[in-house]
Amino acid sequence: MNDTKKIGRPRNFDYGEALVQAMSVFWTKGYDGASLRDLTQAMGITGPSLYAAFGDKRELYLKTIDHYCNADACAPIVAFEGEDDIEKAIHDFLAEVIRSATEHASGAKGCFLASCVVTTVGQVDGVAERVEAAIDDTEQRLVARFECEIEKGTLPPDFPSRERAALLFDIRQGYMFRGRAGWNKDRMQKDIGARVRMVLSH
Amino acid sequence: MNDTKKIGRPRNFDYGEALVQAMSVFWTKGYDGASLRDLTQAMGITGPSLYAAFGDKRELYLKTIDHYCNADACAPIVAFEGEDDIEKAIHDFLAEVIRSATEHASGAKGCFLASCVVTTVGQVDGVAERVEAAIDDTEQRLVARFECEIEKGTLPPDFPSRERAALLFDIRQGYMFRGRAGWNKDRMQKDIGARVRMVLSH
DNA sequence: TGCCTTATATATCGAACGATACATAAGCCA
DNA sequence: TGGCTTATGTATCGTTCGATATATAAGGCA
Repeated sequence: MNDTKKIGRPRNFDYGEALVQAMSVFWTKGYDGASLRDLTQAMGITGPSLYAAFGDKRELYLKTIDHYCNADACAPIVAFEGEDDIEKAIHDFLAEVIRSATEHASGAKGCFLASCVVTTVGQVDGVAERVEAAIDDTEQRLVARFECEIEKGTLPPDFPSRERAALLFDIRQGYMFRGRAGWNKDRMQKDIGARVRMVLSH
Repeated sequence: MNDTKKIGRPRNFDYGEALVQAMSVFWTKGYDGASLRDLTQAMGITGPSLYAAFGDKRELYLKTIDHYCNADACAPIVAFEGEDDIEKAIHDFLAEVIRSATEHASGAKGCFLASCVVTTVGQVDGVAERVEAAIDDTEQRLVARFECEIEKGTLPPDFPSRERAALLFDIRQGYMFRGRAGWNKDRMQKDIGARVRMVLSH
């Protein structure tokens, strides 16, 4: 969009990359726990550069949230939408949930929104609206996937899409919690089969 | 136990009450967000009194966690165990989950462990073990309740107790998340019926 | 080449942080 | 009552917090 502007000295860091690093710090340490030193160090820039490019700490935080929401960074949903066979799609969704709940890319575990951002709803202005919108968007995408299967005839017309979308959502929350608490992959993966069956049962 | 000790000047504050107030502050503001000023003010004591009675901030935090776990402070589980009829018990469990997810006693919403403490697992030593133990304890209590129904004959012998206990656990997590994000009671309560049926279906 | 704009680097600001030193007060026990 | 122990109140410690003032460097444009 405005990547053609060229007035003034150019930055010598990548805006998006710095934002991702900032998100990783917030994800790992939380909003209050992430100090400006932590942030500038991880982003590879100095304090004044941070303030010039992103505003203050809170604005930077909101920008990381928006980036997470817009970048399709939620792997489970991407997996769910990317697989044609609905049963496999649910399986992949759950597998991806468990993976992201246990693996820690750069120390960050779970879902940025569900595990980290949500705790700052009452504390940081601007967070509440974003989280609520993200939940609605997530559930809507899950519902849409089921509705699509109904149209294809793979699922019966009376399949309770909304109810099962909510179920997927809840299961994700449960695994995120368990993952944060230290449960390992194997312990969670054992239940995948039964859970797929539950989601599709009628 | 040692409430009969009488050497030295007695405190002029209630230990347990102060602990509850501290928990409320952590619950609302998070570990890092809760300053010593917030804590001492809510507890009604001065800094030195806090340090003498509870140790430093981290030890106080761990004590609030232990208190929460030992005091049967998780209302949904208490409700689930207190109702004889299993269908009603599940209904009450869900209703209580929704209530605690939306109402805010002294500003604290959701589950202290699931919504607040869990975010400090990698940050504060001693938290991880406690959260993992709490999850195991919760699931075990849910399972035990189902097993009890099987023995009574109310549920079939092949009822998947563990699977459904995990489901209740996950649903709780989902509602806690939604509540934190600002969903209101009514929006959640509509689904209770369907969810009870899902938990008991076979 | 100067001029304007924007980014960088250094140094540091006042405020709030977690945590204590010190002197005093309150109850038990000899 | 005098000594012991523990809690309280005041005042303040050194550190780190988030955030900036200032001066310099880098590029586009005239």
